[in-house]
Amino acid sequence: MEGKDMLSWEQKTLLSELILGLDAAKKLQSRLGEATAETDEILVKQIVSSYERSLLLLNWSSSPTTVQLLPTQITVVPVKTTGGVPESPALINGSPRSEEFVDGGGSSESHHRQDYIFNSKKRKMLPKWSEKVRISPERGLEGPQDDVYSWRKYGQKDILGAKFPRSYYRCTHRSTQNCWATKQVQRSDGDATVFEVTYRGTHTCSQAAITPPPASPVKQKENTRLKPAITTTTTTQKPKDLLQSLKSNLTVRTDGLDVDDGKDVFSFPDTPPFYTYGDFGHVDSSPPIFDVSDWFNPTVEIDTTFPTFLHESIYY
DNA sequence: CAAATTTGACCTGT
DNA sequence: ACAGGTCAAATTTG
Repeated sequence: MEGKDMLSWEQKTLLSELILGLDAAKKLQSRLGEATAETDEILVKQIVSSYERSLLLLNWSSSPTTVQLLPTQITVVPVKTTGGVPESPALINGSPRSEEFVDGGGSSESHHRQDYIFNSKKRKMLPKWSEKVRISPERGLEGPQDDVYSWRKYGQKDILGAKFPRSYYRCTHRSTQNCWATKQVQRSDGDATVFEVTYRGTHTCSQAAITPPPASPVKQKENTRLKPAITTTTTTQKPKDLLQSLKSNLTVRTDGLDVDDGKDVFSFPDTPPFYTYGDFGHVDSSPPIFDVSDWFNPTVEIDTTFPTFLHESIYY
């Protein structure tokens, strides 16, 4: 029973601020029109959706006319801060310049731990929401498709009561750009085709979608065709297997669809290769539409429908 | 050889 | 103490 009526002053301010931002972003979006580079378009979309999510997180009932979120079921888990306002540094500030706390004390050697604690505390206050992503062998991927970011796996853990382990990802540019966005992917116990992706924190990295290294002799592909412009989204993923890259971070850009708010990009979650699970009974008797083993079976073709882009190799 | 993943140890909040 | 989350060394991958 969360008293949502107890909007503090800060929350109100934040709310109106966000609405302002959203409004501006939308105006900009419509103003950009079609004469815009794809890059900018994506960026604007991201800005807009960021605002929308933020507002959602504040339990702001989105008016149907203004905000229409993704049709898919998005389980927004409002951050239940025990009394503080969920302030997300990057969100409010807008600037990626969320300066690192200046270390006041002279803790010199235990800095690591300090950092850890700090971050751990801070992390809790980051906005959090989750989406359900479903994959079907021939239907492709369904779900909110807005994950254009590149993630780096940093952990995997067995969860009590869950059949499959949960894997943890963080933004690839955490260190380089101080981007603290993370996500965790958990395969549903029941439905083998469903994954629950939980995001924490918004991206502050500038290169959310595309960041062309300006000063480097990048071979600018001039084919600005209406092809699946798979940009540097997942720069150096591992095309080991198609499946692997799929699982890890699939990003497909479908072009034609002028879905207004839906992003054309899709990212596929990760699946644990082997869930060496002790015999907890019999785990394997689930109705395998297609089993995990299939995912690793090169015979099985999952990419029947969607454009296999197989990102261009970026060699050096 | 650099970047990404794996995996057990470690940290923190119930 | 335990479970969930993260770190970091070792390993794999490109």
